[in-house]
Amino acid sequence: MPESEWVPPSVLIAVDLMVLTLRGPHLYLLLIERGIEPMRGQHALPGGFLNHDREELLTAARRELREETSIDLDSVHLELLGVYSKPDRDPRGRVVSMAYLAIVPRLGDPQAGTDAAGARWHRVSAVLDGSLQLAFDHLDIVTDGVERARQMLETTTLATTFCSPQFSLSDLQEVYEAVWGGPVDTRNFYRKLRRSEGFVVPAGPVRQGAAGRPARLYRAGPGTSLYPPMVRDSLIHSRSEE
Amino acid sequence: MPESEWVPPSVLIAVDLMVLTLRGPHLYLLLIERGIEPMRGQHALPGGFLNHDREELLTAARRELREETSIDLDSVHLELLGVYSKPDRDPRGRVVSMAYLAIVPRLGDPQAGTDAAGARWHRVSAVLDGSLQLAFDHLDIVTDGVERARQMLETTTLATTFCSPQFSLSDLQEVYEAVWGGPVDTRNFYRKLRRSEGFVVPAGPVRQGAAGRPARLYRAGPGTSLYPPMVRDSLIHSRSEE
DNA sequence: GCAATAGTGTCTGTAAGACAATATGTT
DNA sequence: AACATATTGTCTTACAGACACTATTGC
Repeated sequence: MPESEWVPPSVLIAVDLMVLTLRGPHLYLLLIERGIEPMRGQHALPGGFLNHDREELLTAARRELREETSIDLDSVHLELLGVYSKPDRDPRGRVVSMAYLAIVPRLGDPQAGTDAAGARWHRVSAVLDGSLQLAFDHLDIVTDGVERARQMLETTTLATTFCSPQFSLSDLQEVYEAVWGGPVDTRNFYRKLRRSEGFVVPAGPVRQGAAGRPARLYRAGPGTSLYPPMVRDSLIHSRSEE
Repeated sequence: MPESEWVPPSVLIAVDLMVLTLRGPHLYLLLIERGIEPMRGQHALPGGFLNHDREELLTAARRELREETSIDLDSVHLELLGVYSKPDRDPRGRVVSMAYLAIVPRLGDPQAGTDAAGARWHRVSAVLDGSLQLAFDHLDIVTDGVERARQMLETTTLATTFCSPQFSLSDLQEVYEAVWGGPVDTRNFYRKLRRSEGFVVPAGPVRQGAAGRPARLYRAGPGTSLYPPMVRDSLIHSRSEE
């Protein structure tokens, strides 16, 4: 430890975003195709460096997303997912990245921006099963993000964030099934919703222009936490060891 | 956005540690008295900057703790608590700090190190109620850390980390009461432990040299997660709104 | 025997898990 | 009438919440 001349090393701070949404019955995430080196042409999470040394991390995250994908998350909650900091994770030097998780309702297609040759929705399953490879350590981030989303659906009312302002209970059930990756019993699910104060509140009387019996519509309620939590039906909690 | 000449701003990376332990029936945390500017003389969490630009964050955290308090956490789990990054949080410039939570068994007193005029255990309650003020935004970190510890006691077998290798069930109950800040019903607590596979396993037959009936001793079991979770007795889950 | 701490059993209410039939629209 | 989707009820089981007494040691 040098005494007088040592200065802390300088490190680059990055923000990366994992933006999740639902398309049909499947979970999708937003990826760009990198337009600049390194890893040009590879798929990656949207993100980038701080602009200046007084920029807030959340501001930078929203700015990068806007620049790269033309998506505006100003009113969307960003949740800190983790810090990714392995010394060799980026060839440009030491880069410490804060990953944020965002969840958005069903949206239109994003548009490619300055630093991205392309920005598109991809199926999460394609990333997780390795058929779509990501740059850097972004697979780690995606893995963590999916697990986080699953947990949050258990204990918070986050699921409504996947839905349009007005939604039916089937829509909401579909969210759970997509994120959890398995079927949910409708009757138990409805009962749970009825007993969960503040999860959903009835909205405009009814109806959908589709086939079958029209569905009652709801809006997201004022509640944020779910107690008791929503439980994944026959989930394997057996492993009490790691 | 300048095109060719712009370089990302350089930022200092810090690590801070919140080390929790139990002393008697109370929750304590480790604080140093700052030996250097800024905020010399004030109480703060142990921590510091990365040493060089290839140092792992966890390595840096353990190194700083060793330097400042002579406590060795090599075998202790460090849990990322959060990222603290407000632009004005440190007068030396832009400092982004990763806070880690560590939990240690009842220990002896730490010793002051190079950068710390003193390192001592302080009651968490004194920090939370404002009677002990901390430097920087370390109060935020402590607040988050306590809440995190409370949650982790609900869903993981973390509580055993507060105990010596061999402990009685009363010892464990005392951990819950200290962290949760209220009484726990002994009978329900014992029942819960019996039904939780892998939480604790019986150790050396028995006994304690103290008064009263000798206690059976246990060791931490192989389990890490608790399902169903341990619930704080009459906790206010009523607020389903924020 | 008294003090001190360790350990246990029962009743009740809430909610999860499993399971199938009915209601209300459209074509 | 046939189809498609929405909605609801019962029985059983697991577990939390409340609550008080017995057991084992040292003195």
